[in-house]
Amino acid sequence: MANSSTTEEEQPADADVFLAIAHPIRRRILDRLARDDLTVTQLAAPFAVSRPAISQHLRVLREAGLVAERRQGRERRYSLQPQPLAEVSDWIHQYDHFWRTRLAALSNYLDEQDEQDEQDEHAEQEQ
Amino acid sequence: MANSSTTEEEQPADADVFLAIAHPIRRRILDRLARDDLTVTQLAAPFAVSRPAISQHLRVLREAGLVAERRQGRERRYSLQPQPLAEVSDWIHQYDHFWRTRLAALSNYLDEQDEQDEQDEHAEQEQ
DNA sequence: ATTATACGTAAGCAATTCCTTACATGTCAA
DNA sequence: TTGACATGTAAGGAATTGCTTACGTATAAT
Repeated sequence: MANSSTTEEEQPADADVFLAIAHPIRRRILDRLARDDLTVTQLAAPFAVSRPAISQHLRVLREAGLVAERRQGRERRYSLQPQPLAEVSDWIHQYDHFWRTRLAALSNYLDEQDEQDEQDEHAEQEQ
Repeated sequence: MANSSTTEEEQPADADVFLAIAHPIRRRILDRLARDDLTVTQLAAPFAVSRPAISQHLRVLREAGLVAERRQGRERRYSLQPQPLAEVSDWIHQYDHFWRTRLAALSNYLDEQDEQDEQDEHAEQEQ
């Protein structure tokens, strides 16, 4: 009952961005919208699924706040709304430190292997 | 048929990282593994679901290459394997430019609003 | 040896996802 | 107006997800 937001009724209260980007078709839609604003028919063209399927994917993206639609005559032109991706970006960046630490650890390990292999080399001219 | 990699047969051929991180429990598991290596029982403790449910989540993470397990007596200690997150990181970073462009556009818009509001300010000492 | 602990996995089930086809609505064109 | 686009949505169904309980198998403890 006492759910997420009591104050977000204008904004569609972004429905899980992580879920929205989990589907490869939806990611490809976003990729293409990063280049151009496109209509549904244009968006659907390169995909192997039906046009309504794309409409449904667009709904998921819309509810996640990742795309916006503007009506142009009988067409609806979609544009990328990248802000919600910040949540993913932030989450991923938590691991940057860990990342580097791990690479460093691997590097140290390899260095130690080298030391054990070579044991008394001084000239370090090979890369 | 001619899929991504023809040379990855030792590694479990990472099963969709985007899907693996789409579930909040799995993200929280990764978050905790970024601090400590933990056993399944330790991992399961704070969650509202059963221990087998966590085991199943761990399988998804394992198949995505995001965690590694090492057997320690009757326990299995899991550790974070952040490398596959690079795919997500790379994908997200495609949008960095778009991001900044959009922020810049917003900024310009606000600047123009300011210009219309103030119209003849010269001293630019505030940051 | 027996019992308890730590874990994976199978089976079963409700809910959800993702597709399809069919249809309703709104807009341009003749 | 009539017909051809452009699009959203509803209905239905197969596949998948995410949980549960039950069970099997190691390992540790007694």
